[in-house]
Amino acid sequence: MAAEQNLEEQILQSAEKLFIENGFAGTSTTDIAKKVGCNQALVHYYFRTKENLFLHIFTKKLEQACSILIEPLSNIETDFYDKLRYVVSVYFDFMDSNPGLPFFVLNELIGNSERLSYVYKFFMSNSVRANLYGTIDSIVQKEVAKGTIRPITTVNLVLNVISLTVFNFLTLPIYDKLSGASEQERRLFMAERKEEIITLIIRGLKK
Amino acid sequence: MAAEQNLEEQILQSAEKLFIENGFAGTSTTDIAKKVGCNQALVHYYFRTKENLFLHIFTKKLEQACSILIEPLSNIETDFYDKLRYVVSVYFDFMDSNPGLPFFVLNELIGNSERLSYVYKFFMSNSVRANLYGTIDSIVQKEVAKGTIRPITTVNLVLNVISLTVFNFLTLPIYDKLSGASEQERRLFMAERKEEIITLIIRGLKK
DNA sequence: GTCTATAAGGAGATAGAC
DNA sequence: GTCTATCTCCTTATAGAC
Repeated sequence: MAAEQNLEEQILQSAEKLFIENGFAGTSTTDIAKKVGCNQALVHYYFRTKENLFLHIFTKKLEQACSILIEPLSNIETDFYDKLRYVVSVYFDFMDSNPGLPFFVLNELIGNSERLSYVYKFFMSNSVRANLYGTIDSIVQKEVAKGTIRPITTVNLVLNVISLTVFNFLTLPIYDKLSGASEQERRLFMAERKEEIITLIIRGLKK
Repeated sequence: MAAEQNLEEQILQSAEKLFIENGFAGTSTTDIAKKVGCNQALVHYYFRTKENLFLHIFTKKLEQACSILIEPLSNIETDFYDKLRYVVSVYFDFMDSNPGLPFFVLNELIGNSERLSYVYKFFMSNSVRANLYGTIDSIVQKEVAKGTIRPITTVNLVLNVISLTVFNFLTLPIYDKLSGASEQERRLFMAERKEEIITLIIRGLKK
């Protein structure tokens, strides 16, 4: 970390950590200033309002997440089960390196309809993202038609994948506190979960 | 609803709704008083602190949830797949009638280690609850030994069930806002999810 | 750009009149 | 038991000196 660094950038970095850890409501501009080592007025000098600062970070995180989640959907020509295995693996690994992110996003969406419609607009503002469901749907239903997988609605398949992967990371802080597992035990546990989830999803599709 | 009612009881009822809807941090004692129709000092008169009031309600909800979730585990003598189908169905229906409860509990546990250890102690204070995992484990592993289901750790099976059922209700507010579905469409959607989840779990166990 | 000081409002909790 | 008034603390945001 450079000793001398753009203060605006330092504020963004500290705020990002605190928002993800404690949420919007649980983070004060004073907390952010303290973490940076400056005074609270400076946070407002650079971003005027706490909401502005938050949306800056929130949007950046949404963009990062979307691009990583959309990328593995290409390579359409590979075997469907291989592709599925790969996609779930990438999603799992992404959350593994950003464990606080799923809860952060979910928490800011639930019970805040303005933020929810902000995310909806964000999603629809880009054609790749806006067509995402259609893309997945055509891939899945082609396989159903070919008979490679059992008849299933795309909504159900997508929700199965999201539920099984995301839920692990939503509850990871609970696992950490209650299990008392070491770093290595935890890695083993997560690897085991990942394999089990992939197994379950594939077993749920085979005819 | 009786016109004249114990004020303490009214405070409990109003606080319960607000806490489940907006969380601990998102609910002020002034909000509670306003909903009851009394002044804010009375909330503190009956429960002294907001934390006291919250724990009162939180514990009651935990007890309700536990008894409902433990009950269907008896009737050990029925076929395992029938039993599993029944258990998942009961869990799903319970959350369907208490849709805000899963997020409420999760939200208060994440990033609040005091509350997490409170729940842990609560869980361990009752022998049925404390032995719950052992009970499930012996049922599951007996079936594995008999060969009725494929080899699977009990942890994985339990987490699969919880992930698939709970996640639906965590994200239900998002579904409601974004889908614009009618009451009836929503009921249909949830019924479809329930069937799919049961199908997936059973497919994931058959040899 | 960076600081101190402060305004304006909301929170939880309590004192004391009735 | 119920009320009003108030204390203390913390929040976001801004004004104004340097």
